[in-house]
Formats: sequence, structure tokens, C-alpha cells
Amino acid sequence: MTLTEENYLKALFHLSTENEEVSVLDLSKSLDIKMPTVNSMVKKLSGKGLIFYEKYKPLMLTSTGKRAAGLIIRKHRLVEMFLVQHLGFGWDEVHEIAEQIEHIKSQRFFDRIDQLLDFPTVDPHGSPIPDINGEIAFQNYKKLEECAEKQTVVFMSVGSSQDSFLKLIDKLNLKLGDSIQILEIQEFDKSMRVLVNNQTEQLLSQMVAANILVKLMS
Amino acid sequence: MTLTEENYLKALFHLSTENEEVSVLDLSKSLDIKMPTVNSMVKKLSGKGLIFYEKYKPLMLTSTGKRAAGLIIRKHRLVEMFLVQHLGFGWDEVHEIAEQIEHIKSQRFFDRIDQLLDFPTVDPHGSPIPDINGEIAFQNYKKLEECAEKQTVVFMSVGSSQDSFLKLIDKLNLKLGDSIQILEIQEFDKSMRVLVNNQTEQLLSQMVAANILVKLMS
DNA sequence: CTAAAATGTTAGAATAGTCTAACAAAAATT
DNA sequence: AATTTTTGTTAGACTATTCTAACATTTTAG
Repeated sequence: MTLTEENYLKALFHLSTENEEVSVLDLSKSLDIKMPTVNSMVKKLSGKGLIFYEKYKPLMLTSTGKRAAGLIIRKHRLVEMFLVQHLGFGWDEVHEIAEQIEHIKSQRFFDRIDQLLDFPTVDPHGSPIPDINGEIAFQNYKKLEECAEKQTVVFMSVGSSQDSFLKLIDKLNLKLGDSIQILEIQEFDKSMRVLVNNQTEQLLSQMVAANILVKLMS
Repeated sequence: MTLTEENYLKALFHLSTENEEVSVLDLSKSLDIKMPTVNSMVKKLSGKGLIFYEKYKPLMLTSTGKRAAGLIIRKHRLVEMFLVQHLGFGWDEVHEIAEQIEHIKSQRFFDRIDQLLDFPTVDPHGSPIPDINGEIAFQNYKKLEECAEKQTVVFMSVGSSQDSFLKLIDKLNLKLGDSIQILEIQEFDKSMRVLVNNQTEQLLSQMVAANILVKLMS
């Protein structure tokens, strides 16, 4: 498989997780590649048995395609974890580099990284790392936005990996694993006053709270 | 610069070190790419100011080209070192992977690896790692083949990175840094009986001795 | 339910990098 | 010096991936 094909599969996989149906236009926007190009590539991948394609119908990965995409995402996330844990990069700096390294052709290389990291199950953003079969674990997290006043939750993952969002979370001194107690929700703008790790108070806009994924305290 | 262009520069750099003059044919063989393709690529790189090119004349890198090639080789060798020291690969396994990772677009990535390795000056095969300006240190080593009986020398580098050669050196239990005392040279086939680290005796064919690079004991 | 808007497709062209076939120049050999 | 061999070049074609322009279908809105 070429680098280009891998990128199409990966994008389609991600879009399929986020939306019920994925259109050629969605894929086109997500890859920043014009529709006719996407159209022909989708046909090609359909010919290879990686995508179900019928004219004017939504796009879907076949099980082979899903597995292939999962394996690429696995590599991406392993690399991100490695970059953070062993090369000292910030979680806002690793995406671009992982985007390149994920295409390296060497199973052993990724196996070694997996081993070096002691077989992690999540990446630096809290996203699950697919297993060696490309199977991805379902994570049942809630958006902080949807939680009620007085609840205490644990920060498990982020809903966006946008640079500016990650940098903001850093600035707010929030880290994965932190406990968050919701002190007050403003009726006017749905912003939240929260207590982090029973120590520091922070004010979070609704937009930020929408991208903070949490689980309830067990 | 594209991956392809980088590979042409690197190959030309290596050939220039090995031979007085480098022809289009040499480059063609080294890259396993047909002459007409090489011819047009060389013209392109000449247009970019990386290669001096005149019809029917030997090929030469410009100083810009030399620097660019040096920087790619730097990345390659840093990565090889990393693969051996941190991911536990053997020195016979790292070339192919480094060949891919050397093209990653991220200065910081290689800077971090350099730092993690504590700024190494040689790669796992004893070859010098070019500095941040692509400048490569000259190494004045002798072929073991050319040394005389009774001399004691130190194994500093290998003259070939062929898989089969490296595996043989492993099998002979020879490592960079080992001392080698030449006990006897057979007149018939120029094979050498040597004493390694004052401990084990080995018999080395002339072909092996020709690819073992050494310095005299200081 | 028809018209407009959005989405999807086809056709044809562009670029990068590769090739083969044919020809040209330089080098080696006799 | 003439011929052969080796090396180098040109021309033209192919594949992968991209694009724009034109057209088609589906969906949405009045």
C-alpha cells in the first residue's frame, strides 16, 4: 500500500467514527484534496477490496480496509506516545511527525517501540491504541460539557487535537488523569467553574468543556 | 526537497567519496535506476544548484549539494545509532529502516535523537556522523589487510555494510573497539590468524580483512 | 412537486518519476 | 586511424496522484 492510500483509509476510518455516513465531500474536505481526485482514489481502493463503493452512495470501509486503517492508526499513536515519553515532545507537537513515521515499512520497528513503551493502550491524547489486529477499543467517555454541577470526574481524553486547544489545556495546567469537580455552571454561557485535583480552581468555556472527555469517579 | 532528490544526492555523495570521478552510469547502478532517468534527474538537480553538470562530464556536487547530502547522511546515521542503542536492533538490521526515517521532515526530531544519544560522532558501523553543517570528519583508518604480522591494532569501522559481512563479523565475535593482534599471515591466500582482545584466536580471510578498518594502537 | 443548491461523476490535462528505443559521443581496441 | 564498445543523451511513453471544467444526480427548499 502506498502512503497516499494509507492516508485515504485513515481519514475514512476517522470520519466513520465521527459520523453516521461519510460522503465523498467529507473525505475530500478532510484530506484537503479535490472531489474528483477523491472519487477516483475511492474507486481504486474499492478495486483493492478496501472500500465499499457504489455511485452516489455513502463510503464505507470493508473489514479488510478497517483493519488496515486500524493498523496505521496504531502506528501513529504508538509513535506519538514514543515522541512524548522518550523524546520529550509536547502533546501538541507530535501529530505532524507521527503522520510521517506511521508510514515506515517495518513491522519490527513498531513492535520494538511498542515494547519500549511497555505496550501502552492509549496515546498522549488519551485516544485508544488499536491492537495488533487493528481492533480499536471503544471508550465510553462523556463530554465534561454534559456533566452536572457538583459531579466529580476524571479527565481521560481530549475531543480535539488542535494545536491551539492542546496548548490552552497546558496553560490551564490540566493533565490526563486529573480529577475535575464541577463547582458551578453559568447559566448565561454554560461556562464551568471547576476544581482540579482538589487544589486549583479554573474557569472553562463551554467550547473547552465540550472537548474535555471524562469518566465518572469510580 | 523530495525523497527522490535526497536519494540522488546521498548516492552521489557516497560515490564521490569512493571514487575520483563519478559517471552517470555509476549513479545509475548505485541507485538501480536507468541511465536516462538519472540523466534527467541530474539536470534537474543541476538547475537547483545542487550538482555541477555538463554533458559528458563527470558529476560533482556543489557545496550546497554536498552540505545537503551530508545532512541526510547525518540523519541516517543518527537514526541507525538510535535503532541499535535504544530499540535493540542489530547493526545488520538498521540500514533499511534508517533509509526511510532519514527523510522525515522535522529538524527537532533529529535534534532530540542526537541529544538522547548524547551527540554521537560515529554510527554503529564506525562511520562518522556529519555535524549540523553536514560536514563529515575524515577518518584515517587502515584496512586490516594492509597491516603487517605482529602488529596490534584496534577495530574502528567496517568497509562494507553488506548484511552478510556484518553477520559474519558478529559470528566471529568481533566488535568495534576490539584489539586485534596479527599472529600470522598465510602466504598462500593472505588469510590472517589473529588474536582478539588478547583472548580468542580467529582466522580471517583476506576478503574479510580488507573490510575491517583499524587504527594502530596508540 | 418543481427549481435551486449541494453533491457526485466524467473527461481531460499537469507533474514527478520512471521506463524503452534510438541515436550520439567518448573511450578502448585493434 | 578505424572500428568496436562503452557511456551518455534525446525523445516519447507510462503510472500515480493531483487538478479544472463540464456535466449529472440527489437533496433541499420554496
